[in-house]
Amino acid sequence: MPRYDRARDAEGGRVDDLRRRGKYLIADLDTDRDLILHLGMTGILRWRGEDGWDGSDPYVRATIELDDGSLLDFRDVRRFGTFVVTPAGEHQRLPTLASLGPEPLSGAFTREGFHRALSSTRQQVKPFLLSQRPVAGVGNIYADEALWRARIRPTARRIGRARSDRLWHAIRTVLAESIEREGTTFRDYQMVNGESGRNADFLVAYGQGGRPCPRCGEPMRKGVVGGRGTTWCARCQR
DNA sequence: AGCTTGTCCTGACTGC
DNA sequence: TGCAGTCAGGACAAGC
Repeated sequence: MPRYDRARDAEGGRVDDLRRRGKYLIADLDTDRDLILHLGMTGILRWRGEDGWDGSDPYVRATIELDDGSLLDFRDVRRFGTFVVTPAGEHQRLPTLASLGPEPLSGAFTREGFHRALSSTRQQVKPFLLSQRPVAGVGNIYADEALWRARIRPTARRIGRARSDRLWHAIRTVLAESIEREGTTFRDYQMVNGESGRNADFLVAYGQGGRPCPRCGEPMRKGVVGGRGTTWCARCQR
């Protein structure tokens, strides 16, 4: 489905309910439609408040009016985000949403279920994480961080129970810590008020190629796994 | 059917 | 200095 498919169908709709699943925001509109929003890489939601942002920017793709009359802009420089409207209840037409794994910080994400998911594929573990099927919300940054923490090589294809449990725990820790720091601003991400998240200063794997591994001192290796830039420690990630 | 590869998009960066 | 070439990646479609 095209990333801005039928976006204008959202016009005039009022949001009855708003929820998040993984990296997606899903709004139920009172016009019997669902609005699906995904920030992609360079997308941000920016509120026109008192911080100087006035929405005059060539990359604003959509603007949402809030109950108090203030405006919220969806800014997406590279158009890697998603802003689609589907008939009510049919947002599962987006393939990744249809097969989205459990929320990582909820009780639905269990060690047992995660190990079952990892055992059900022959894919390399990192691309499998990025598919969003074993767990929702893990992107390139958090995949590298969690695999480093769990001491698992991103190219591993068979993950035993002990290693699976380590990865389960690492994913939850890495995400919870980043949320606590209001996200990772590596380059583009901003909060609605334009501020940066503070988690980038704590990254030990992503973007740290060539720097010594904080655990064993070996220079972190940079390569490509599953078509994505990947950084890992070749000595202590097995 | 499952896995891998290519595509989209554009600002920032690199090298000659 | 200017300009071409390269890189970054979330989701998805195409191809094996």
